Amino acid sequence: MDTTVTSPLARKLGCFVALSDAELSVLERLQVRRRPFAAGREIVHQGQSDRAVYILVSGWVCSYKTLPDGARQIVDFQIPGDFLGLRSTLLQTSDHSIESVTDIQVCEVPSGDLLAAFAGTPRLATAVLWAASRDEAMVVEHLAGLGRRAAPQRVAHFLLELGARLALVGFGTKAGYACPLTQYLLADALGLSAVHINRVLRQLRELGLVTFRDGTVVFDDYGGLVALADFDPTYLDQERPLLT
Amino acid sequence: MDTTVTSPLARKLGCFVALSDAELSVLERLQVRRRPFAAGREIVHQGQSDRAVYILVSGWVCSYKTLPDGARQIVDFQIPGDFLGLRSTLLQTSDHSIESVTDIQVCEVPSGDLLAAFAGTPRLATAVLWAASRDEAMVVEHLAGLGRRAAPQRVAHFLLELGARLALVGFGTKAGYACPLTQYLLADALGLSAVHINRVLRQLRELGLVTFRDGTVVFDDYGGLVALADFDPTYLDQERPLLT
DNA sequence: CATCGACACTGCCGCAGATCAGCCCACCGT
DNA sequence: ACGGTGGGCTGATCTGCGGCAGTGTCGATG
Repeated sequence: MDTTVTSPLARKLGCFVALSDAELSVLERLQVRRRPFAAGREIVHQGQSDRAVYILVSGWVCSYKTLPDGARQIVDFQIPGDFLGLRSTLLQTSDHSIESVTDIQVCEVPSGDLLAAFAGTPRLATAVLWAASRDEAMVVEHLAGLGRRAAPQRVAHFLLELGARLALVGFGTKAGYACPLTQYLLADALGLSAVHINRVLRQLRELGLVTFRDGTVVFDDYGGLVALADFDPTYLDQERPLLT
Repeated sequence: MDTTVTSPLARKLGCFVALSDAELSVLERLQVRRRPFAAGREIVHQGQSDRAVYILVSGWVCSYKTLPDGARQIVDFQIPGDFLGLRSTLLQTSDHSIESVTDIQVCEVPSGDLLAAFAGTPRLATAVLWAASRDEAMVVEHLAGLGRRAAPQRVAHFLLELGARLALVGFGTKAGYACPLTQYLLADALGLSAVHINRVLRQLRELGLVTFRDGTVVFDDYGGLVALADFDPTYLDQERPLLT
């Protein structure tokens, strides 16, 4: 593998499919047209139809659904190297909204360019489809958490999952990571109230497991947290690449 | 459209993409190798790797996740015309289990045959990918329900969604449908206890909205139920076909 | 400097929903 | 006729979590 891997996307896909220099350069060329958004901006609105895909280069984003009664459920957060709106391109309208959490940089990729890249470099297509399947697996895992995990397990599992995802793109370790999320965002994602999130975080901190504070997550006792959350990261990572 | 549409899958896809007789016959030829399973059989086990896709022809199936602590979260139910394990074929291992709810008939389609059919009839590929995106949208909607809807809304929404899906394949109307699910299965899907499901069902029945009894769902007041659940079916159906 | 808004944090109370325990009925197999 | 089983139904009790209301802190802005 190339030692000068630049984009988080290339780093992530490289864990699933060993990419040649030629494939890597196709991937990098997709990401030339950069575009910034300020924090808190709505990138895609629920119900809007959309013919382009975005690749998140830097910053954090959340995709969420607004229920008719006004309540908000965050479906997932996206971090550098993730696609935005990949699925919505097939449906005529997006079933969810996407909003920047921090200031971000995205690359807008017209669906046509993406399909052309797939046609020319099929291994890249496999890698991207793998990433899409992984995203769906995360949503399913999230669903199981909302339905069947108690609040502390749910929070712990969420923080661990984010940590594992960030580690894969080089933004975190088993020691911890920088996390720009507010407790309100956590609440909207985990189906709890912000107040209760606060209580649970304190509890986890007092147990000496994790410290979520000042935009930083510190794993005080990684093993203990994994045990509490029953965290099994096999759905996020591959022990061996899919294609070598 | 052909008047002698046979399989539920063809009927469903026909709502999204107008299929020619030639495309329909390709679709029907995929479904020749039928295979029965008895009720309560595990078709795919969580963690198992799998190189074939199934198309459900008759009967009901559920896909679920078992958490390490033994709790079960049903991700979705599949009804005739739905794919089983379409996503898992890309991941090396399935992240969920699949089990028959009733006696069923499935068609086992080797991934190779499916891909060949896609290559020969690209409109079919589009239709199937559309169906996959719709499945994912249902999971997202389900996620929002678990996170943000109270028990009565959740149950009502679930029954309405099932009704709309069944109507699309000809197994139900706005009046009601046959539903082989037990209250235990509902509980595992909706993140509630079976006891509480029972109470909520009674409540909805006493309000004159739905009657869930003896394997049958009767919509006593469809409009009222829609209002209670804030049900918006646009994510399930298209007002106009994607390709004509 | 005062003010204001965003975010974190806390105690108290009420409620939705879990858990426990038990009953009824229909359908089995012997 | 019998017990066993699986599903539906119910009441009593307990509890996790949300709602509310209020405090504290920091950073931005006049």
